[in-house]
Amino acid sequence: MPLQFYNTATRKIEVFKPAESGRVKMYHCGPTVYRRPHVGNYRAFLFADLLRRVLERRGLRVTQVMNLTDVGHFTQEDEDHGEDRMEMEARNRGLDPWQVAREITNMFEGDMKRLRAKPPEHRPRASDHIAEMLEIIELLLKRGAAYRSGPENANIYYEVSRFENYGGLSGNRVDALEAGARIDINPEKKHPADFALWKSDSKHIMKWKSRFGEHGFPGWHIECSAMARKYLGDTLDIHTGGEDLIFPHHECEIAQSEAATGKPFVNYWMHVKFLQVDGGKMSKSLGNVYSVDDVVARGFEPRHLRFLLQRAHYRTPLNFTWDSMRDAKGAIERLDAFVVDLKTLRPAAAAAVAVDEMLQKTRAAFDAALDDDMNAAEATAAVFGLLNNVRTAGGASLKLTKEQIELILAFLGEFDAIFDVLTPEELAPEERAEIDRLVAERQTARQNRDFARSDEIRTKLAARRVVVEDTKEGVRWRRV
RNA sequence: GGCGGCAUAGCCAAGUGGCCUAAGGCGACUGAUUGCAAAUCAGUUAUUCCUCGGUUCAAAUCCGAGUGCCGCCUCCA
Repeated sequence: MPLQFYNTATRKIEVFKPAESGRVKMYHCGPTVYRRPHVGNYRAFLFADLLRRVLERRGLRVTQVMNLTDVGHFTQEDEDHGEDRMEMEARNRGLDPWQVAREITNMFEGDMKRLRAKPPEHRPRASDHIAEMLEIIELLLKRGAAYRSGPENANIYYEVSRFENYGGLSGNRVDALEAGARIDINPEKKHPADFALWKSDSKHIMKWKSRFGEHGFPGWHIECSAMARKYLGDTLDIHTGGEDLIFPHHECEIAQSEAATGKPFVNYWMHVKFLQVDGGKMSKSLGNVYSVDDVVARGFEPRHLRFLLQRAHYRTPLNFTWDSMRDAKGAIERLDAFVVDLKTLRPAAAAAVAVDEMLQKTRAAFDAALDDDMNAAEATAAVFGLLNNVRTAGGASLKLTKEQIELILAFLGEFDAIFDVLTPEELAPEERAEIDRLVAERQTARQNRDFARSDEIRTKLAARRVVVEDTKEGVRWRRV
């Protein structure tokens, strides 16, 4: 089966063909760094990572860009009510917006690392690309797709009526939007659906000089058009983001980029459905906007969260609950146990199980699932199927030859090249030493048949989230 | 008001006309194993896919109505 993706623009599943054979250029809308990203954000960011790894498995060379929005925006035109989020957050905390951006960027990068996302080739900041944005704005003015307005003509708007495909991505019609009557009347605009490319406001903290005035700052959408163009060129293979970005953000990006370059902007649009919490939306008032730290504080490793977020199909709403976190953790623990068993197993002399055949079938199912619009649920099911087959085929205990063990581990390595969940978190050396000491002490007690003492130590270890297992091959322990 | 998505076991979640008397995971229960556990193995855990009506030889899958949840139309992954 060829690699296929659902394309938001056509609302169909299409065979994926990069413009340049063997190479893929993709852009992902990253976070606005005014507050710490939450688990819902990471569903979208981890989707980008999964996509990258699936493309790489297909032998494609990927150039990935994920931006950081560190310039605040408000599209609400009424200055009394509209406020820039970055500046609002900064004022509330008594910081300047640049400090907030730096702090949140660090948190974001730390979270992404803990979640094992491969670093994209480029992670550009909007504030570093003002010149590139102005360049596109100039092009749009020259082509008559944008106009100057407002005091001293310092504000610049994109004229939506000049772009006939506006609405093509989202299915929205400009006249239907008007009927919504939720767009404030702004006398500066020729049409209510026109959107800002550049605004001027002397009160703004994050602002730049340009030929349009001293106190300018960019509109929300222009940064992505500018950064995508700089790092990937005029036409991208894939552009992704959360489902909320389809309109207006991505619609506006298309309008700007295509009007400026005269070329198609994106060949495949992919959008991730929102993560729900407890069957509903997450919100500050419900107290269910969880961060990676919240998840870790509840005794989970980041890889458990990674698995939870990645194994569900990206186009269906996923329900995050603490039960579902426990579920993901349990699943990973079973995989962990399988890997440990394989690595410590004494190999059998002769093959008792048809491992080759199992692996062949599993690999075929795994690839077919991934190729089919990244059906991660089916792909992981195939891996668990292999685990069950291998474990049950040999009866009560595993009977595998050395070669078979290596083949299975190699396949699990392939699985892990995509999902990256099999390596447990490393323990601090002191902690590891302390655990080893307790485990050894317990062993001595057991050898003396002092089970009271042995169980007492086991309880102590459990308090450190350590489970000991007495096996035929000896004692082993693991963190849970 | 306009546009779009989803609804499958206690929970999470695939499947979108016949191979479904419905994957996979978690959890629970029974047994084997164990000093006891853990892990593992054996077995049990949806005659049914939100509700009602329809199309079809055949529907979880298609159509219609309803209910619930989610997203967009304003910043949001």
